[in-house]
Amino acid sequence: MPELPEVETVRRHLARRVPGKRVRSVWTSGHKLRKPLARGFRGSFAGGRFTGVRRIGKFLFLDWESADGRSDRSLLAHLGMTGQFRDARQAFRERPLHTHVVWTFEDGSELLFADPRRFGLLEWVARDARPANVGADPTEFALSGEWLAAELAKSKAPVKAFLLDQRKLAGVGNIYACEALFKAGISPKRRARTLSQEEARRLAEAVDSTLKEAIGNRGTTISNYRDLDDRPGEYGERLLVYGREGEPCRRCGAPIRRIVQSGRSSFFCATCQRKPTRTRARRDARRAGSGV
DNA sequence: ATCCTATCCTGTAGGC
DNA sequence: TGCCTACAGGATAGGA
Repeated sequence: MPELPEVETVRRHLARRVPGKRVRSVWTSGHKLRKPLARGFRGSFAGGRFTGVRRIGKFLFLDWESADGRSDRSLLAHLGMTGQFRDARQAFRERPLHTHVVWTFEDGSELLFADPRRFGLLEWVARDARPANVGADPTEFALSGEWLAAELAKSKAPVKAFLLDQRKLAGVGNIYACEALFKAGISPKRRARTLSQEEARRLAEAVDSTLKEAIGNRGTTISNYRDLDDRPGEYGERLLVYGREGEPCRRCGAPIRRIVQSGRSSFFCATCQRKPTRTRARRDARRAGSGV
């Protein structure tokens, strides 16, 4: 479910509400998430507090200071498809279905992690850890056409699969991959390494602007996603192709098509995102060559 | 090595 | 109404 914009929205809320309050007690459901919670998970929080919340790609890091003042680790959280943090100034009157962890703070407020499908993840990591298989976060560095072109050139996979590969670009998921490809006018079926410099430049710009706009709208709610205030994201109303199979393209009116690539739906406009003709490929090559 | 498929789960929408 | 199938924002162990 949540991609970079949704996770960033959650991060901002957590950062505003959670740090500083000491943990009084922790409850867990006993269910395993993507991995079982570590043994001694509940007790490991006693008397300590969160001090800040960071994000890399779709991973959240809740920085931790233990009761004895040590600050050498963080709680790594991944929301998977349906993971959700919620908080309340007072204890929840009843736990929402599929609640797996509840942190109760000394002031009586609570933070809760729920996840119906249990693809989420909560685990202790070293403070300076960076998850394996997580590449560059496009909000951490200026995503340039040159950098993207160099990375695309190494991949034989379809460009859609490239965008979903967290080892390359961290944070883009199925919605924003589809949206960025549409904005850049590139077919999801194109092999990554066949993109021209000009197309790589357009794609870098499209990824960057799509993520920024989505963050500005607090993400996209397809069904389940809510921020900590239980509000849905508002970017869903602005989606150009994702989830719009059969509906008219907002640019040209042709019906949006859906195909399956590596087990995931890709939505695109076959007119606005057609494979390049030789003529257009030559023109793009000329532009790239002349540095325009 | 790289790419793709199946898998972990529950909920829901749509067809009959 | 109920039963069935397909699909859902993700990551990843294996097989090809």
